[in-house]
Amino acid sequence: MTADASRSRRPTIYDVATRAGVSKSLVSLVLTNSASVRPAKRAAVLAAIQELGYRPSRAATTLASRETKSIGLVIDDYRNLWFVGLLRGMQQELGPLGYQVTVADSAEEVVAGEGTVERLLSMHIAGLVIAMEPRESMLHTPWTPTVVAGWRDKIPEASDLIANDDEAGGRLAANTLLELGHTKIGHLTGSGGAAAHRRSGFHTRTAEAGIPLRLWGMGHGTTEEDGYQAAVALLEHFPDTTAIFAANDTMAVGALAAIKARGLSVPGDISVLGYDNSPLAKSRYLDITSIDDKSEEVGLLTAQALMSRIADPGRPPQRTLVQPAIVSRGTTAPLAP
Amino acid sequence: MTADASRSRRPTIYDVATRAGVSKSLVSLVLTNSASVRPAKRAAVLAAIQELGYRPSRAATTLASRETKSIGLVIDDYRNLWFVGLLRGMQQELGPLGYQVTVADSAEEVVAGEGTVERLLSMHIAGLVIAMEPRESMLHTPWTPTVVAGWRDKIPEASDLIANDDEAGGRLAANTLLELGHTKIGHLTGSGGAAAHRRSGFHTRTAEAGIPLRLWGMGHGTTEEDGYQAAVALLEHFPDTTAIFAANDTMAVGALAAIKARGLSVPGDISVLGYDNSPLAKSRYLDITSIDDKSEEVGLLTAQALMSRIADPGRPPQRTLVQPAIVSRGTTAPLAP
DNA sequence: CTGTTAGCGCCTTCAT
DNA sequence: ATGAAGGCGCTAACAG
Repeated sequence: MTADASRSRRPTIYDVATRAGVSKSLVSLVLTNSASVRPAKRAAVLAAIQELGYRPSRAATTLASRETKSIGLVIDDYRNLWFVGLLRGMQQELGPLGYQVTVADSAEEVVAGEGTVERLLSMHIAGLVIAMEPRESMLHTPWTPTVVAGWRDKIPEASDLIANDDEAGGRLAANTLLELGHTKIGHLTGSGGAAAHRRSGFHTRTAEAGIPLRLWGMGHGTTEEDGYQAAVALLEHFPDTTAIFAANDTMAVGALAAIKARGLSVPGDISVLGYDNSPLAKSRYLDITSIDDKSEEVGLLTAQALMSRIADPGRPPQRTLVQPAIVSRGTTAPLAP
Repeated sequence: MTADASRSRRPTIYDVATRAGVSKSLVSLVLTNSASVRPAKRAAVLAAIQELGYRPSRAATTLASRETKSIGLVIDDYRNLWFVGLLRGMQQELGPLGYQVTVADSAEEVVAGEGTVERLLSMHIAGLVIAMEPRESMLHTPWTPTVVAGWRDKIPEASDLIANDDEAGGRLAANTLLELGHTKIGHLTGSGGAAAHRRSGFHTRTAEAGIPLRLWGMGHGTTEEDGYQAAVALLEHFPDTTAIFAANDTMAVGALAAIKARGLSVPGDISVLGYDNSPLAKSRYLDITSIDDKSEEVGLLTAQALMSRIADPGRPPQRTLVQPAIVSRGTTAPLAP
């Protein structure tokens, strides 16, 4: 590298132009991949860029062009791998259009939550995707097209909602267990809009079948530990439970731990059903039967909705639901006779 | 919200000044929390900001102040949760100093890898942390202080390296299994600098003990599936193996699957030892004995090294190693007599 | 293809 | 406490 470290300032477009013996405008044209640049000149500019270790300033570009090709994605916790599928789906759609996605988790901040979205908005992002239960401060984004991914309790005024149909997923879960012959079924739930819909759908279907619901975890979190605690309580009160539906895969793993702790086997004694079809459920070792929330498809549709909203900010809010599916694996089995 | 959506432009500091009936300078003072602003004026400005839905432009701020309070963190895959501890450690140190961390995974890009760091650098980040095996394009960051986290094969010229001592960790792993009485030990490794050092340390110690190493996975990846495949091959060739050390927790889970597939039990028939002490190992259900790579401490030291390098870019490259520790859990046991 | 001329939104003096 | 002026690095729109 010939990066002239003696000049302590980072090089600008002027430095490149001088070095390459061309005008600043030409450098700009090369940077934007303009076709009308002679190969020789282009090569000279590229060489100068290399030699100087030049990087265009995004700040200046943003300011001058009054737009960015980047969209922000806010999640609540990197450990909740649900967002990975969402992200891939979004990128699949946005990549070809030249957009980049910036991920920010709201737990990241010292002043938890406050600031995450502010920071994104201050970067002139072209659009915002909220993939968490929105905080108060995220509810007003008047100048930035916004789409909410996942079913939430409250969403910003003029934003679209794209989610998997958690209510249908809940019914699907109940149906799956019922068809396997289970009638003593427990459900581990938690706080948040998604869990509520899953619970509601599940309850609807079991009620139809005339089965009383054994519900645990209301108002608590949705971590593995929460799942464990809820499952322990459930099995303590109803030792004859033969099937458990957890609000997500992480909680399902907690349930597995509780079942193991009682010396019972899965699926021999108890069937376990998760939700999300996350990497966790797909694990060869865990091999958890799960409701697929189609996160990648949700990501794709989210990106499309965002593009539409960017094109026409005034368009009325849309609500799109993707149908979930069951993925049978090793943690569920027909009720033993 | 009184956000006047009729003006389609996003409001600027001028709009706020006009609305609040003050000068643009005063608004700037309020934004930077200057003390010399009368409460009444300050309130007026704050109100105007609220009413207009104003957000300062980071682009303009960056350009004008010629510095940002943000540092970039490049990882290779969001699913490798190692980075979460690193991130927390960094934030613990950087948060109080007013810095924000922007995470970017290099798999994210359509043109894999190329561009991730470019994008970060173009944002005028104050510093860069590379937490992956660096791509060619990441090796030259002449204008941005850089620190590498984790032991890697090659690192940029003038950058520091902070990592847990993988070599010592490897020895520790061997020691742990030897002390439990195991002598028929297999090791599942993979590509990359970290795995190489773990392997080397492990080998050193087992060789000392006069034990031949049963090594699998050389040149392959380090995913759960890779761990599974390597373990299957290992057990196929050496059915009498009583202990397995995996290069990371994810591979350890793969080993658990292979062991289960053979109808053997853990730790009854075979002990399994992972590395990283990731959320996976900590799982109540998986409960994997693991070498703690002290990722949070590495993050803390990484942040400190970065701050030093920002203060004095010319300082000679440092190399700091953190001592790993063993965390005993349910997948290891003394060799059955 | 080149040079010139304007800003983009904000920070920073320096006066007032 | 306020106004004016200059500049950050780049794009855009022209007139060469």
